[in-house]
Amino acid sequence: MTDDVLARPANRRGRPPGTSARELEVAALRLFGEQGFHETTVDQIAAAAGVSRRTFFRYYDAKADVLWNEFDTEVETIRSLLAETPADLPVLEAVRRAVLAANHYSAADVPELRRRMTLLSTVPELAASAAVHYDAWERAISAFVARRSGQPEESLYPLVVGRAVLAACRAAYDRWSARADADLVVYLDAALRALAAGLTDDVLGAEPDPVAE
Amino acid sequence: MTDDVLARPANRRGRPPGTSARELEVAALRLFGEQGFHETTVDQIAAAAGVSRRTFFRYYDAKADVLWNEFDTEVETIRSLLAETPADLPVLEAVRRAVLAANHYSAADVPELRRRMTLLSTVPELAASAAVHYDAWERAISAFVARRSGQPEESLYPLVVGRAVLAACRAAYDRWSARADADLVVYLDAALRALAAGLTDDVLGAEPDPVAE
DNA sequence: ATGATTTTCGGCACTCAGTGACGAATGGCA
DNA sequence: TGCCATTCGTCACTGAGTGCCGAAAATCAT
Repeated sequence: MTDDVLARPANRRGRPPGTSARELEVAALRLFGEQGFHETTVDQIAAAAGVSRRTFFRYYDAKADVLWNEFDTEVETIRSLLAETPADLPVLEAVRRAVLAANHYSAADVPELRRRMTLLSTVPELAASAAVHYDAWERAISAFVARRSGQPEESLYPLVVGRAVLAACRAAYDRWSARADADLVVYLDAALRALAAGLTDDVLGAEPDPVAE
Repeated sequence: MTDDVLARPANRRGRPPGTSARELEVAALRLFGEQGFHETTVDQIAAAAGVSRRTFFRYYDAKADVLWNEFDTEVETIRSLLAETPADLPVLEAVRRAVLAANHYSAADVPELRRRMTLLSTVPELAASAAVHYDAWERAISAFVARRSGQPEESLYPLVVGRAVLAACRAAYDRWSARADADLVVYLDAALRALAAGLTDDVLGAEPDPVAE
C-alpha cells in the first residue's frame, strides 16, 4: 500500500520516478468517484499525480487499467497457493480454500475495495476492461485443474472449472459490493459451496441469502 | 440472414436505408479476417458497405458491436424458451434444454459462426466488448432462477447460476471454436452436465474430452 | 405535379484515448 | 567533471466516437 518509499534499493541509477502506479491509482479512484469515469480525462489523473499525460501511459497501458492493480496481485497469490496445495485435497475444495485465503482484506482496506468494485461493476467501460484480467484468473484455476486431472489445459473441463469459479466469485463480489451486510468471505464461501454442490434446486432455494451469523 | 429485402413493410415513409446492420456485419467480418480487427478502420467497413463512416455509427454504437448481432438475438430466444418451461422441471435442467435449443445452427451458418467466435475469443479488444452482451445473457438466466426459487433477482444464488451457466457455455464455445472435432451442442451439453454434477473430481477426470460418438 | 413531411445519409468539426520519436532532466558512478 | 542510466515532457499523429446541420430520397396530401 505505502511501500513505495521504503522498497527502493536506495541506489538506483537514473532519474527517480516522479510518481508511482499506486499514486496514480489513488488519484484516479478519487476523480472517478467525484466526476465519473468517462468524465475524467487521463490528463486530469496525470495532473493530480503531478505528472504528464504521457507518463500515465508508461505506468498503465489504458485508462481503465488503473483500477486493476490489486486484482492482478491477488491472482498471483491464488496461483502460488494452489501450487503448494496437498495432492489429496479434492480439486474444488483446494480452489475454494485458495480463493478465500486470497480475499482476506484488512478492515482498513475495505472502504477502498468497495469503491473500486462498485466502479468496476457499474461503469460499462470498466466492466469491459475486466476481460483480460479475468482471463489470467481463469487460467490460474484451469492450469491447476489440468495438472490435477492429467488433462491438457485447453480441454473442456479445466476451462469449465476456471470460468465457473470466477463466475461464482464475481457473483459474490457484486452481491457484496451492492449491499455489505456480511463479510466478503462469507459470500465467496457460499457461492463456491453452491457451485460444488451442483447448483441443485434445494441448495438454491434453501436460504434467501447467506446473511452473517 | 437474407431477410432484409422481404421484411420491408413496402411502404415506409422516408428515404430508404442505404445498407443494413447485417450487411455491415458481413463486410466487417470479411475485413477483420483479412487484415485483423485493429488494422481495420471503421471507414473501411463503411466504404465496403457503400456508406459513410457516420452512418456506421448509426447502426452500431461501437466498432466492436458489429459482431454481436446474432448473440443478442440468441439471448432473446433463451429468454422466451425459459418463459414457457414447465414448472416441474429442475432449474438447471430447464436451463440446459433452453441453451441447447437456442444453439442449433444450420450447417450453412456454421463456418461464419466459427469465424466470428474465433475473432471474439482471440482479439482482446473484442473479448472486452463482450461484457455488456454477456450481462444480458446472465440476467436472462438469473431472472428465471429468481422466479423459480422465489428470491429477488439480485440475491446471491440467482447471480451465481446465471454467471456459472454462461461460464460453462463460454468454455464450450472456446473449446469448440479452437478445435471443431464435435458438434457445438455436444460440448455445451457436456459442460452444463458437469456444472450440474458439481464439478467433482471423478466427473472432471472421466474422459479427456467429450469427443463425438 | 407540386409542396409538405419523414427518414436516412454525408460532411464537418470536435474531444479524447493511445502511440512513437526525440531530446531534456535528474540521479549515480568513475 | 564527464559518462551513463532512467525517467520525464513535448510534439505530432491516427483513429474511435459524438453533436450538429443541411442535403437526399422516399411517401402522402392537395
